[in-house]
Amino acid sequence: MALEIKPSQALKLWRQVHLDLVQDAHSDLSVRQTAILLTIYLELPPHTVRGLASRLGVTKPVITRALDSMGKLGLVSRRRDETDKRNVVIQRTVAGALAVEHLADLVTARARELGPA
Amino acid sequence: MALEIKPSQALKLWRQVHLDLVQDAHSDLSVRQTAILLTIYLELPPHTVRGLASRLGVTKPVITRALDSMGKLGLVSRRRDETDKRNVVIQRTVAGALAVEHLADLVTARARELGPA
DNA sequence: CGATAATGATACGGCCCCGTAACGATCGGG
DNA sequence: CCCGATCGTTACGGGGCCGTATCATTATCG
Repeated sequence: MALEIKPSQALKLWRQVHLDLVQDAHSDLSVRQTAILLTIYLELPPHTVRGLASRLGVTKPVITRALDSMGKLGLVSRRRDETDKRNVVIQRTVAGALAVEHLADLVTARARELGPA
Repeated sequence: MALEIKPSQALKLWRQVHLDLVQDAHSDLSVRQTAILLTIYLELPPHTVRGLASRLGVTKPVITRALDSMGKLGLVSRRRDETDKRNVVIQRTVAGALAVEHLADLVTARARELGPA
């Protein structure tokens, strides 16, 4: 079930998708923001600031600021946890799901174009 | 010859490698810098500032600054073209080759761990 | 030789992100 | 009921990257 990929293929894939990302004006996410976004959309909810911070090995302000900027882009939203009002629950959005899906399409399309070497 | 990868696998791979990159203190390259680095190491030399700029669809100062910062990290080096002293030839370095190889290992290792879904 | 073009670097103002430290709000145990 | 612990946010100073405009150097062509 493992995905077999040669190092040279991995590099070509990584480069090509990064070229796409650089030229795509809409995707302006940093590496950290991308890691946060994908964690929110791939791992089971609920997601909290503290949980994401420890999951990524970064400080809490990093998460707060990333949620701020990604929130402005409509990729995520926040809501107070009513059972424990100290917590903030990070929620997915339609725009965020579309962005993630777009990334998936990009990677799969570029993988499909890879040669054997 | 094409690499078959499902969208869900692509996302898991992308997320896991990004998590690795975030937690690896040494790799602090932006998306643009990564695209530049991989282009230098995967495409045939010679590489020039102008060539990379048009290849990536960015302005020349972006390339100059990226070469400055990556040069400080020892990932690339620059040399004047003696036949046309207006040009600068970007050269690979041992450290840069190791960094690229490290990235390739990262991607291939994470791909190998992917499940079927 | 002189004017023009081309190349890469630099200056500038602006924006975003970082890490540390502190803060207000909320919860929970004694 | 209160005091400490926890949660997320904000303040602060610093640094990096951005795009535009401009610059010095070098090549080219009439």
